[in-house]
Amino acid sequence: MLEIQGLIQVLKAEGYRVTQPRKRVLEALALAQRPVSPYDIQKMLLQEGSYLNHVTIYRILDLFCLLNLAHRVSLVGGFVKCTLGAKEGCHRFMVCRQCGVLREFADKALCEEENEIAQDLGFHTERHFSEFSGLCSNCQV
Amino acid sequence: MLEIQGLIQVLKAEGYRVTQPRKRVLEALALAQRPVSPYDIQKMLLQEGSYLNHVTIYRILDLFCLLNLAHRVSLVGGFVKCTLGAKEGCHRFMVCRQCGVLREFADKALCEEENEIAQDLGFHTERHFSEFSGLCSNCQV
DNA sequence: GGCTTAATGCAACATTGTTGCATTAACGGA
DNA sequence: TCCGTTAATGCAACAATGTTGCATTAAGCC
Repeated sequence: MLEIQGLIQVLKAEGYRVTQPRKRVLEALALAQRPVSPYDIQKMLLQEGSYLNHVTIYRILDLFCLLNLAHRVSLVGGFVKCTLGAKEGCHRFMVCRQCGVLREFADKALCEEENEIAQDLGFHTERHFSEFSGLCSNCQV
Repeated sequence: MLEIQGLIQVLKAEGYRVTQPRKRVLEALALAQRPVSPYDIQKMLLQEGSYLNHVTIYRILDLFCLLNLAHRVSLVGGFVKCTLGAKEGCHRFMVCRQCGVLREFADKALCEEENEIAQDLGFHTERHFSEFSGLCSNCQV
């Protein structure tokens, strides 16, 4: 499991413990490949015979978001495993409204442009957050 | 109340009734000027002595979003009264993380650029959704 | 003013999210 | 490899978000 190797490294590097629940939640996210809710994760794991308290799942997801191991996707609701490196800075999502598949990407030019627009409105931008929804290549028919 | 005049026109034009609860929710949104949750709205109205069931508030907010009278802001959670015309197409938000003030804007050039990027990923974009958070001119000190 | 029916209220429920405290298990050192 | 420390999890209890079906009310027509 390459996924788990990465998890172990990130957690250890930041001084967090590598626990069973954390490994299981990451596996569930990796398996889903599209946004899943905390409740979805709980059900997925239950089917495999392992119970996690919902409080635990929320805390793990909070930690994962903090460590850039996962992202919250607002447009559809739910969390996805991060596929980009932490250093990329801004993270954007393209979600298919039909099949739910998600692609993550980063675009520096877009970031700069957005900063300028915000500046014109008197704002100093810290976080960019953008999601597009539409149809993926498979669902366009 | 100019707000209410606009509401009456939009609702009548689309064949919806102009009811007390709908007028009250719009007034609350207009008064807030920043994202407020359905629960916030219920409490605001309660302070003015009028009770609305939470189900009613959810249904009214759904309708307002459909009619472009309000928007859901994901970054901070909550709803805001729409300040742009429905014809503007894509709507974007800039929220101040300090005071919560919100500015809505549209940028056609940005939309086109985003469409191109999505195209390169094989996606056909339908909805653009972008929110920036940072500091407004007042809070930058 | 009365009729029709859209809109609201209510009951009941599922999901999301938070806090405090008891219990468990990760992991570093003996 | 056991043992102690303490981070992490589980549990209880709660608040907020959100949905559905059905009874009741009131908006807007005549």
